Amino acid sequence: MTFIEELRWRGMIHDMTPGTEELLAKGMTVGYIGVDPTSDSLHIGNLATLMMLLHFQRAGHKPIGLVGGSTGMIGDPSGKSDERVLLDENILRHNQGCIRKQLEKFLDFDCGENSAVMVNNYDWTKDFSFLQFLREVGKHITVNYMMTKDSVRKRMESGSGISFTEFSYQLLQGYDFCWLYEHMNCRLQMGGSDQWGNIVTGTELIRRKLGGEAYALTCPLITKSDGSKFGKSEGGNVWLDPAKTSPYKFYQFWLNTSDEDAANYIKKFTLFTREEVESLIAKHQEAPHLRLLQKELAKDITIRIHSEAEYKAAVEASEILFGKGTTETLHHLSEDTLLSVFEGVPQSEISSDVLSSGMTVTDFLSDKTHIFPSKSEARRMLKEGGVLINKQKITEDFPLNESLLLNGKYILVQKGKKNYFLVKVIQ
RNA sequence: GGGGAGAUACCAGAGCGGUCAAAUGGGGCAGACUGUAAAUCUGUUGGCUUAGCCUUCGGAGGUUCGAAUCCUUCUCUCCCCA
Repeated sequence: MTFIEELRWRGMIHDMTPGTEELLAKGMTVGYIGVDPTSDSLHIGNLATLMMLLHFQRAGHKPIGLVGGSTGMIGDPSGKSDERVLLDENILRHNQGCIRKQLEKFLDFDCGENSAVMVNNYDWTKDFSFLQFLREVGKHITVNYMMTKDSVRKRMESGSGISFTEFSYQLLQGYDFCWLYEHMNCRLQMGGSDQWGNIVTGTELIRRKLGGEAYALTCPLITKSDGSKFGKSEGGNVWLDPAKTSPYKFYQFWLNTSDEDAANYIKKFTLFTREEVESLIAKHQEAPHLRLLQKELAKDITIRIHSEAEYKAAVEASEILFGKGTTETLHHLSEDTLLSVFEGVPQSEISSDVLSSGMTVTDFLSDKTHIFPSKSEARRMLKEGGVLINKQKITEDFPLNESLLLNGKYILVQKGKKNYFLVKVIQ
């Protein structure tokens, strides 16, 4: 199966320039995607393009991961209704380092001819003077052409306007493609469908400036069946960095996808073959309550991004939290297990004399541990039966004392079914 | 520059002298149901020492026994004309 065929059945092609398929059929092709170093971690919104690059390499082509060190300093107007905040160089440098490590999880940087390569566009733009830029890049593209881009047009119409800086963004990205074409024989740029305009500026520039032929390939934006934005959970973005989104939460995110989305995501975010995916979907439909699709999806992605061990820990934690976990089982957990299960769960500390002084449950939940922002809210939730201590539903007059302590120093508080808090009692 | 409309809780939006901590919808949170889902139903959504009290309706003053509501003024937003 060729690269394009692979992407096609997975529903990962939104648009491509004519001739792309023929180009790839001729032999090993060099292609790239760009990522924005606006944060020190990638998030699952980047996943689709990363998978595209992974398939690209698996099909025998040579992938380049470009970190947008300089483009990140400008800001891409695509999909943004307002002008962006500029980042300074130190932060960008730091972010690039972190992102590189994450890219290494997807691509093989040491497999001979088609080893993946990382580049940073800052390296070839930092010494590029403004005059040079105007002469070598700006001269080849008309403003008329630039203004027809969706990202630009939307901002022109919105009234908030667009700065010259962001307007120029497409030239900068276009020049990257041009540079890679010239220096690394790169013929193809891939990205999300929102990048189409920017990518095509690149192919245009290559044609006018170098008389060369370059290609574009985009994948559709990942959507959710209920219309809400993909990639956000209650806590905001779902990051690939375990320090920002714990492997447990990461696993849970995928486990909680709807049936419809899971069938879609499993094609896009895992490497299961077509037959495997179809059989999984068929099995899932026979017994939807077992949520086989979600489990396989969560397993595959969690292992790829984190590790087998972290996946197992996430499953174990999930079983304790959602399965048959009772007050009994909690008391039997060792401290290590307890801490690893509740890794990433908000923690707070209180001293042991406060605990033995007979404070009320409301005080405990609000003032002492800040689990609730106000006493009224704590009271309300208690009345509704939404507060659990060590997996046991409690009321406002529940007596707090040392017999509750797990491993002699922890109390597990639950706000509703899914929000856990670990209170550590210190001597 | 001239004329008009408006600013109310997380958002939208009613209320136009006491019965207003403020209708209704959305969103949020929780409960029931369930598959850790969706849909649905229920409760809740300023704070506190909670049968009560305190602080809120753009800001500052004023009228009144009593103001989200009336008056003055300031700030901001929107619309129309030039």
